[in-house]
Amino acid sequence: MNTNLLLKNIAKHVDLTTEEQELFISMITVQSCKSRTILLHATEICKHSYFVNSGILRSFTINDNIVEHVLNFACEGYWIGDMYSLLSQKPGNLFIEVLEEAELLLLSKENQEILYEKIPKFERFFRILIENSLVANQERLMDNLSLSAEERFEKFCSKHPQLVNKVPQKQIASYIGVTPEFFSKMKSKMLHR
Amino acid sequence: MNTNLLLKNIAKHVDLTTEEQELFISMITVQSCKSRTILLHATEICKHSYFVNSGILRSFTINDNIVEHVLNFACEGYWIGDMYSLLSQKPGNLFIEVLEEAELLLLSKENQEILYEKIPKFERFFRILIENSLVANQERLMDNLSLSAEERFEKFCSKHPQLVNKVPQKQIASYIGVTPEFFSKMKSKMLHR
DNA sequence: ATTATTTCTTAATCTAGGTTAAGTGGCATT
DNA sequence: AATGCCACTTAACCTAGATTAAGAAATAAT
Repeated sequence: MNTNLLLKNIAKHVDLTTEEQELFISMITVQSCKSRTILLHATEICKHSYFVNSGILRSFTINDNIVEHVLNFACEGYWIGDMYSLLSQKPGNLFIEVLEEAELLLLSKENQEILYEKIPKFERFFRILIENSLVANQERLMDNLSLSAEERFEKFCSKHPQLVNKVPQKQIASYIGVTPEFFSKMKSKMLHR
Repeated sequence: MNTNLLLKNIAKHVDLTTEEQELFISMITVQSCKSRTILLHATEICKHSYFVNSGILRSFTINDNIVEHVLNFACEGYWIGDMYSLLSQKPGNLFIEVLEEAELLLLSKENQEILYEKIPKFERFFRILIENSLVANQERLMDNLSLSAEERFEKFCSKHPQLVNKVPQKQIASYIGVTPEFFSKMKSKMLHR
C-alpha cells in the first residue's frame, strides 16, 4: 500500500509523529478499481472518504429525466465522497464512478471519527481540507451565476489541465453546466477564432 | 453583550466547560450596525467572522459591469464572512452589507487561531460548521445546474422563510440567479396559477 | 408634505443555450 | 470484418431568461 502521496498531502497542513502516521495508516485500506466501476450508488449510504492515489473519479447526480450532473472530478491527490451522506449517514443522491482505472485509499466514517478523538490534528487537517473545498465551491457557484459558458470552460481548462483531455467531453460539459451538443458547438466556435 | 444564542449554537456541537466559555467570550466583541452599513469592502482583507445575533446581512460580488451577485444571506444565528479572504488574508472579492439593523458578534482571525490552539473543541466546532455549509453549497450548485428558476425560488422560500418577506426581492432574484425583471414576471405568473 | 431615490412592474425585443434528430467516427466484442 | 455501442458533431428550430426602456409604487430624506 502506497501512502506516500497521502502522507505528503497531510504534511502540508499538520505535522504527524511517526506513531501517529502509523496509527493513521492502520486505518486506511486500499482498493483498485477498473474504469466504469460505480463506487457509490445514489441509493446507498456513503461509508468512506476516497483518496485518489492514481486514476480519475467523478461524482454526479441523475435527475428525474435521465440527465446527469457532474458535481466533482477527483484525480491524483484529491479526496472525493458524498459529504452529505457521509455526515448524515443517510442515503445521499450522488453516484461516484471511476473514469480512469484507479488506486484508492479508503478512510471509513468510523475510523475518521476515531481519528478525530485520538489525534486532534486530524480534526485540523480535515477542517482545512473542507475550508478549501468550500472556498472552491463558492467560487464555482459565483462563476455559474456571473460567467458565460465559454468563460466557465476557459476557467475549467486553466484550473484542471490534467482533466481536459482525459475525461469525456460530455462530462466537462455537464460540470460547467451546458448540454453536450451546445458544448461541441461552442468548442468549435472557440477554435475557429 | 448577549452571547446566549452563540453559546447555544456551539453547544449543539461541542460541550464547553465554564472556563472555556469564558475564554471564548473574552475573545468576542460586539458591534451594532445600521441598515446599509458595508462591513467589508471587496478590496479589503477580511479580518473577522461575523455571528448574527439579530438583523440580516448579505455577502455579494460585483462583476465588471455593475451587476451584483448575492452569495449568501445571514440572519439570526448564522455566521457570515469572506472565507477566501479570511483564510488567505488576501483581498477577496466579496462585499458584506447589513440589510436590516443588526447586532453582531465578531471573532477575529487571530483569536480564532488562538482558540484552535487552546481549545481543540473549537477546531471541531468550526469543522462541523464548515462541513454543513459545504453540503448546503453543493446542493445549491446542483440546484442551479438542474432546476428551473421557479423551482429554485420555491426551494429558497421553503428553506429561508424568514428572509422571503424581509429582504428586497431583487436580492432574492440575484441569489437564485435571475434578473429582477424576470423574477418579477415569474412571481406574478406563479401567483396567477 | 414634497422631493429624491430606490424598488418593483410591465412589455417589447433579443439571445445564450436547450431540444430534437440525423449522421459520423471511434473502439470493443464477437 | 462485421456488429453494436458510445462519444462527438452538425443543423434546424425552440424557449427560458436577459436586455432595454419607461412608468408606478414604495421608502427615505429634506
